[in-house]
Amino acid sequence: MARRSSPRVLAGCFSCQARQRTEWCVLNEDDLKRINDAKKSRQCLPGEVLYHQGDACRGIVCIESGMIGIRKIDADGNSVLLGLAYPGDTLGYRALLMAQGHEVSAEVLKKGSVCLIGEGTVRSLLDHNPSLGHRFLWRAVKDLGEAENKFLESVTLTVRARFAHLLLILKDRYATDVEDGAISLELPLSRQDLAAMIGIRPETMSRTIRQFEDDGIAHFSGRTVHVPRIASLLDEFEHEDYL
Amino acid sequence: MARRSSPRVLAGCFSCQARQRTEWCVLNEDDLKRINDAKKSRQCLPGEVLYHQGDACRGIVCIESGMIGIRKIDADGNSVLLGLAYPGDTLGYRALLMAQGHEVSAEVLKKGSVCLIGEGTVRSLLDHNPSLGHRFLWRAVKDLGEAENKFLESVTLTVRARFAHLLLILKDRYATDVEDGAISLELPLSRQDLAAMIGIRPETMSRTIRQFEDDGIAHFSGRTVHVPRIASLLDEFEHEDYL
DNA sequence: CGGAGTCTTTGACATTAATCAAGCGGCATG
DNA sequence: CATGCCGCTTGATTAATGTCAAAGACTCCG
Repeated sequence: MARRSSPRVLAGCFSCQARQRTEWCVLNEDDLKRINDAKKSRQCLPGEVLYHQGDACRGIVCIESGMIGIRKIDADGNSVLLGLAYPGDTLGYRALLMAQGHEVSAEVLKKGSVCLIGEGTVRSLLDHNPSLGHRFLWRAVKDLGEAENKFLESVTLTVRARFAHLLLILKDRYATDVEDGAISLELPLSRQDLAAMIGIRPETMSRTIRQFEDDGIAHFSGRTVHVPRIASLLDEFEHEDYL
Repeated sequence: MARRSSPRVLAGCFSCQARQRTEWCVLNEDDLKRINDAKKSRQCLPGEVLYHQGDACRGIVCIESGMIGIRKIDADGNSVLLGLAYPGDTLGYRALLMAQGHEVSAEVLKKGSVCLIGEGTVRSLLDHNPSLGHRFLWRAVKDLGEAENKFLESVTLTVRARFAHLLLILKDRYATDVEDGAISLELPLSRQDLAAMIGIRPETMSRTIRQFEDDGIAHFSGRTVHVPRIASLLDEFEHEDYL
């Protein structure tokens, strides 16, 4: 794609804004060049699937911009959104390390661009670059903690509490307007996807939103949410019931 | 502890049966000696807690023999058993890597002995021994996959199906008598702990066991379980409902 | 052997969330 | 403009699981 004619200096990875936040920030210039030469960048649109659960792993994916949803589907077709991935996140490293097929699907939720880096390149970088391995280890350990928390919550908390927690998490990234104890959120997700994130049915999501409206905890208008008192979300999340 | 008077050859880690299955199997003789010198071995009895959720991490734990339960408790006191750990497993590496307190507790379920290895020793080994890091990375990735599966199951499957799956998993380790399609299991867990493993209440566990009895799927007598047809467990697990 | 304490079972009941079914509204397409 | 699809909401109903309470069984210990 006629990249050479680009007026930018040092194309690709060298100028990638997202790289600072990736596992790749530990690479030296030589290694960075190797990745830059090996990577294939491309645009992706909402709905597109980067890889399906069960696919063989042919490399990893770096998100340069946009948003990706990590989805897992069981034998009966039930699907949950395990997480969201943002610029700087690296996907598919698990399948690569385990040398087996992907256990999850990666689906584009917001248009952007991603880079594909082939299996061989990653493996060889990992082999002679211990600190890269450490970064991935750190990342895996963090993801593991979050996954265990989700399991714990799913079996102990009510839907209300889980939804309140989800909003609190999304707040950190999507709060548009913060003042005093009130916030506004511009959610990047449909109701269906919100439901899939806490493992409930769309109908139940709809009713829970209604409850929050009725109780004055939050006001929903399309994908915009206004929360007059953040503390009320915390109450729902923590004080499941206070004796 | 008068170790020098022991008649055994090359004490400790060198002769540890469990080591072959641990992350430490990649160590060379020098590094092994470092661990061996630094470690502290000790006996532990059921009920004892090796570390509590929230404790600072002072090192990692290697299981030489016995069985350890990994437990997580939320603010309301609900507790789930996230997993079981066996000889050869290394615990606490997550808190060490994240440089933060333990997110789970480790509780002795069957008497045995464990070795404690101080934080500094582990860190220094990790720093100059890339393949050790790779082993831990591999391990974290495997645990992550299992944790995500548990979340998915907890929100999509019924208690019956989850319990059937649990029995299928325990089978691999505790099947005592296998013939044709029938098995006997000698479970290492109380009903309470079985319940905690799939995130349900003891009462529900009791009722589910009763259902399995009534349906002829399994017969329970104390901690012994007899399953006349393994296939029936698979049916419960997979064909939640077949249209 | 007795007794305390814990684990387990059972029953009655309350509550939660899934299911089934219908209707509404937007949005893209012919 | 009409049509149809898809996502969202709502209601009625059902099924699953938690809660509370009580009684039985087992174990450990004096």
